Amino acid sequence: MTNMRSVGVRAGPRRVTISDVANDLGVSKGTVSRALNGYPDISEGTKLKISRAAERLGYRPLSHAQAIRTGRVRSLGLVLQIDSEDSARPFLADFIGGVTQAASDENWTVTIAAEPTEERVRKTLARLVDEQKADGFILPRTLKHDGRVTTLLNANVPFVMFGRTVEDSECAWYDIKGEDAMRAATTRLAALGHTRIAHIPGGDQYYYTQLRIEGYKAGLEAAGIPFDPALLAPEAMTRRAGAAAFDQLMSLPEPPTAVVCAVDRAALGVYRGANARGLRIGREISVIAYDGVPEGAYADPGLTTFAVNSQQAGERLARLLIERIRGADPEDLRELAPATLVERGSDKAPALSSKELAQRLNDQHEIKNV
Amino acid sequence: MTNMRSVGVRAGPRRVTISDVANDLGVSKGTVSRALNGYPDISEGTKLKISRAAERLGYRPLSHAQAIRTGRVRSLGLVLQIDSEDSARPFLADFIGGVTQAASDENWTVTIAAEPTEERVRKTLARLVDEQKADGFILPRTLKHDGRVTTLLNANVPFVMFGRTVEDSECAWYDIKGEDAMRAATTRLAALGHTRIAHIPGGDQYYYTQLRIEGYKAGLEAAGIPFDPALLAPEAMTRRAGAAAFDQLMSLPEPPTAVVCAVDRAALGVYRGANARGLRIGREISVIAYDGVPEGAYADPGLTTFAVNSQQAGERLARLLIERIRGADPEDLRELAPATLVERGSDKAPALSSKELAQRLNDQHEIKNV
DNA sequence: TTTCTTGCCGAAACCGGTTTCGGGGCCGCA
DNA sequence: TGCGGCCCCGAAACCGGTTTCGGCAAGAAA
Repeated sequence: MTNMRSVGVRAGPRRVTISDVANDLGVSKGTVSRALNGYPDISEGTKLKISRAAERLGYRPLSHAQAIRTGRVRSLGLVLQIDSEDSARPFLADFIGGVTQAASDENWTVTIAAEPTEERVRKTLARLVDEQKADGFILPRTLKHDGRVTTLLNANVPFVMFGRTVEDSECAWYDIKGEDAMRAATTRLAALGHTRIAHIPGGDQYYYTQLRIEGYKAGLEAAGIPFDPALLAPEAMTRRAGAAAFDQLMSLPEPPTAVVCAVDRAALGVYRGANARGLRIGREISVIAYDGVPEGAYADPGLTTFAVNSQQAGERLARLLIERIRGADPEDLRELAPATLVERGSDKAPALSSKELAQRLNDQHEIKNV
Repeated sequence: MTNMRSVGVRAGPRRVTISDVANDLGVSKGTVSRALNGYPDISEGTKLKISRAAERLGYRPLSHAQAIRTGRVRSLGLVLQIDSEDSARPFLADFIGGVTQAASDENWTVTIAAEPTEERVRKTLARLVDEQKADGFILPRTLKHDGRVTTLLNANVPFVMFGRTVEDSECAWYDIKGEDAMRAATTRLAALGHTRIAHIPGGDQYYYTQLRIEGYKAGLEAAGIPFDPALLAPEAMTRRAGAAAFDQLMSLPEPPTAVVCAVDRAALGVYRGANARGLRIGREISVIAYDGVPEGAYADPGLTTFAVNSQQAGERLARLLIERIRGADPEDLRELAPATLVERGSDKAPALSSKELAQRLNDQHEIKNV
């Protein structure tokens, strides 16, 4: 079990090659190869002998030596887009941890790259495909219409998307049921007594934005609250945009007393906007969001949110991709996981009704203007 | 699954190989290889012809085909340790961006892995070395005595450390001058009028902790303030520990009016501790820290801190490692970069003297106990 | 002129695997 | 006894590069 050799002394004794194993047993290296790869034309007895000898000698095939013939390098590709406002950054460590963990289990590795723009991501992706640096790719942050998908589909390279998209035939994916979270958030707020519940959606380029809006509407319907288009704020992916969206909502004649945000960062913008108007989160304004960013825990009061398990996502995506590379039908490789509610202090029964809130905002406005 | 085409084998036009280039020009493939790799025994004219033909035909050598003979896969290895309290997480995206960017520039790739424990990091590192998945490694979070270093030194595998360490002969490294930052923080607080300045250091397993303590002491000396061991708090790498360290400082007969923290997270703990005692940051208590975590900007008031440029660090580390792999002397591959001061609101002139502060804390205590 | 370099390149071995092809036993069956 | 078929496995080709070795021609030295 404990083979001293595999613990990395590469400088001294030469690597154990497949020929060493073959010579040790007096068989041909072709036989060793076929035995180790489970070919049916090698007898069980020989397979056993060979695998034991390989173990004993500490033989580990070099993946790049295999790749020269098989075209497979046993590596998963991951090209990240890292821009300054990347909302995915806090999850990155967990996500990478999940991916590499699952890859390690199968003795695969992960080849990673990061680019600042969509354009450069596509170029790097093409380069990695061209140079066969990975056998397949995980595509994070799927867009509604995603150039990467066409690139990989054309090159006939396996991939798995993190997030659904519009046209997903021939696509494998893993996604979180954001729509269910939005729906649950809405009914939860309704149950607390809110009747004016707004939604601040995510970026239009993401498919999930659409899904989450539908979830919000479904929540309203379940609670028997008619949908009011005025309560569907402009999109917000950042704190700043979230604050702006909130401003717009507060200038409504019948302002909402609760806001469901598609992403946590927008919700933190709501905090800021509320703060600026002297409204307290969890009192005059309730908020529920989605993502589970760490800042949400540090906000005051803590942000109630639906958190996604990024590590699990990474792990599942890696496993799906490996299956896909091994030949599974992409249509069979699709998974949905729920987000989990993290209850903190930002969602409470309304301290003011919408009318009272409007009155108070109006008073402030007049004071300001005096 | 029966007549399904294997996904791993790519369809479409065959790759352009070195033989294609050779045949196109009527030379041998050995000549093409030597020409493209800049061997001196190929005439300049031939080199030019060959490199142009390669360009024209779109020839790209497969790194794993090269690796089988050269042993070099043109890949940098990065094994991260990701535990739940990992203070490096917010920087990870920038760091990875820097590393992969620099690698891309040289047409290298980055092989990444993540493990939760030190033990598993070493095992994974050994596996990657053994399987030749990378030509060298970047070691983040260097410890005072680091097992990874011995592993790699023994295996004769190139590496570069992010952070200095005790015994660094034969080691290449890149580091941030945390000691200078601590010194500057201390003199800055002294210039604001503080005379009782405490230090909350980092974990003892890190070499930088020692350096930063020295920087703090140097700052005191420069300001003409004698070092008081009582003001050297217990180590703190987390918010919780930071709050605990602050508690201890506040129970001193002559409590500090300012705190220099080795890491931002500890400083955020100081915020919490001050808050709990009704002390306002930037008034009764001033704080300067180090790291530049995003939460520092969201704290109230914003945390004045010395920020490190993680992207640049990643980029420089990658470049140093590539040079190291190409044979440069590790002793020549050492770089120090400064941290940059981000002025926010947590460092101001003291609102109370140490004595007054002690008095006030004492009053509170008595009220509590009544 | 002869010999010795030197520059330049082709031929072939080589790296560590995989895969094709074919053939030697052994069995069953006529 | 002869023959076909099946089970195993060896031999060798192959993958796409790199590197060694040696030879030819031109120029320099004798």
